[in-house]
Amino acid sequence: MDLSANLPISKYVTAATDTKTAASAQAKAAERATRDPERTRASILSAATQEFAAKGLEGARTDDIARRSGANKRMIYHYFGSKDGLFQAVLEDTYARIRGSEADLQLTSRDPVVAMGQLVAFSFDWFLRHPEFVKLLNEENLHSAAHVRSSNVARSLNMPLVELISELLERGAASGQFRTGVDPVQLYISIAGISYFYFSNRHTLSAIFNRDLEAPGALRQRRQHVVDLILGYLRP
Amino acid sequence: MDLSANLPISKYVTAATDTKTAASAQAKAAERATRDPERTRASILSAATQEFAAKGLEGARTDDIARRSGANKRMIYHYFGSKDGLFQAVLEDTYARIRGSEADLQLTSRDPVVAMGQLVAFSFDWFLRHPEFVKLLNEENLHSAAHVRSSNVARSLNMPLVELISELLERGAASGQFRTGVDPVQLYISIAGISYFYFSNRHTLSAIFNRDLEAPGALRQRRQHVVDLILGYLRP
DNA sequence: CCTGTAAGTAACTCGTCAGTTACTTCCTGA
DNA sequence: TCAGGAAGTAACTGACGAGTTACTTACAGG
Repeated sequence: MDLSANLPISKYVTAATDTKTAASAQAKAAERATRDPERTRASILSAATQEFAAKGLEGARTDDIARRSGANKRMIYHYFGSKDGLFQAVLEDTYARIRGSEADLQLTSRDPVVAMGQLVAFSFDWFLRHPEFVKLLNEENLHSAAHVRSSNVARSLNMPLVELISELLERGAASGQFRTGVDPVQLYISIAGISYFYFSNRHTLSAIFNRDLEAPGALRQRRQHVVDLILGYLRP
Repeated sequence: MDLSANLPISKYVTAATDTKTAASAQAKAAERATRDPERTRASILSAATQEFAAKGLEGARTDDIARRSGANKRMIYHYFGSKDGLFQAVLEDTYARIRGSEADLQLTSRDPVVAMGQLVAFSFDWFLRHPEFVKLLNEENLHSAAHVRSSNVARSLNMPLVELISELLERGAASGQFRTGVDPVQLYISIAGISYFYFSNRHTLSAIFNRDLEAPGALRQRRQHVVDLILGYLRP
């Protein structure tokens, strides 16, 4: 009697099926990853980041996220509980990636003026290269930061940039290169704001001024302006 | 036979029903306004502005808007065609109201430095007093300015503030009070950005810094900072 | 004064979408 | 070696919400 007639045929059969068990299992895992919670979770998160950034919290569709990630919709609920839970996870993951990329900021000079200029330009470039972050943050603020508020991960990110700004302000003031009495938090908000606003509102600004804010020339000009603005203000 | 049993009872009967026709019609119009296209349109627009500002384009519900306005949902489609059409009308109406309120900006001095300080403070106060504008603009940018783009009304609003900034920059540079070579559009974007960002992102900023950005003291401090920042930069 | 059109109403339709169910397949550790 | 739980699938459900229909009521011009 041929029992194989009663056995469901695996959807994951590969060319390696006939080889030795251990080797084939390993090969399969490496190549197709039949069961890989880490990978599934990560691919859902990645798909969700794109969908939420593109269409917002209510605009994004769980079916689309599932399809895009290659996983099943059930898995979203398995790993993240709800659509809101998924959105929160996306925010946390994105915040965590910022933290990582802050290592990218290597101030090449001890001089406070040069270093501050690099910091301002870095922050401009950062928003330029991470449009999805700008969108997600906008979306979150439209929802009164409900997800960030209930997230320990996101709240714990206390912006090391503020520390850095604070230190530069002190050194610059001591050396007579910067004015005194500048609140680092206010300055941080201004540095972020002049770049963030340019990107977050680029569509309406483009429509009003009838120029393409994303053209290379426009970007170069804006980058120069934000650096000049902050350094000009900081002169004693 | 009593025919009144077959006649639908008017929902608009008032205490004045028994008085003379002409007089009662006038009284009714004044008091209850049975048929008033202008008023209906306006009340839908007003309700929609609040709902869209509070919940965003997809978050807002046409049923809620209808209920809130006192009109019927059918009337939304009668006057505005679609939910998107209504959103566009809300944007146009809001832009139009800005234009009107720009008359509020009465620069009390001919001195470019003083006048520029007033302009920056005015722009801060304006965002502070019109949170619904900040929300609607955010929402619109999240949708790539699709509604503004297809609206002649909104596009025509070419920001007279830029003209004003331009004029102040010229006078200030001529008198030696301002630096030269400042692009008025860049400066306009920066002036708007440092205030707008503070309000649009106040929820996440509050969560991160654990302070209430809307407390009177915080607002006063921020207002002072944005003025100092711009005037500090503009020094020659 | 009466008729055509605009203003207004309530109840519906019909697609969509978050979340669930009922099931199968795989893997681990006792 | 097998039991039980975790990973995964597909089809379903039930609510909700944008837009429509079929109707009634008001009013202005001939």
